[in-house]
Amino acid sequence: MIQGKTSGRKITVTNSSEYKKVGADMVIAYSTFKSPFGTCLVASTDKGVCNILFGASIAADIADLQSRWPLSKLMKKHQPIHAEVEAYFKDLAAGSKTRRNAFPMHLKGTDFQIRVWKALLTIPGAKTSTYGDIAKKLGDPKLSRAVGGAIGSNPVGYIIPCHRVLKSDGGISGFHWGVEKKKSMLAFEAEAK
DNA sequence: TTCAACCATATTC
DNA sequence: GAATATGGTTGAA
Repeated sequence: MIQGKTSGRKITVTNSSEYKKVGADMVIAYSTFKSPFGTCLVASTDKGVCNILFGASIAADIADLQSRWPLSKLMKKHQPIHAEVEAYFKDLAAGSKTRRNAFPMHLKGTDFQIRVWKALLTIPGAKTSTYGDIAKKLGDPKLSRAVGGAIGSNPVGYIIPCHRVLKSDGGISGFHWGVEKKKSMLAFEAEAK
């Protein structure tokens, strides 16, 4: 278990080895709300938020969710913690400087992925980086491709600033939820600061 | 613009 | 275990 910090938010990441077994009997509660980038789906376990998705549609998000937790049961149910997440984005949209308290996060990932995500959290707001940069931070510039893969499986969109990572030439390449979504996130962030 | 390596996973056999 | 496919890449040809 490691911890990363960004803008005062505290994020707890759990190693996948602690998850593999419990994944089978877990119930994941999810609900949706409108984010500055369109519909958003937030899912949580009894420990904390495990996913924040920004798919094209709710149905797509649910499918995505199920594929990430093939052994778990999904349940549409609004939890208090979901409201926390929604409030967080509302504050962002309002340009509020005071961030909400960190809502607990419960992520699963391999050690490598966790290192990548943690590196992402160190990117200053409204700044961008490249896959090569992240790789270098991890100790080996050649890891860029792997970094792409790790970022691609980022469970919590926006919170982990995957959208701030661009191609080495500065261009925006692919994005799990569509390049447009990535652009709007960057635009929103540049404006909200 | 095209292509072939590069790295970590997930999947499948 | 080994082979294969697949990513939000890169750098050289």
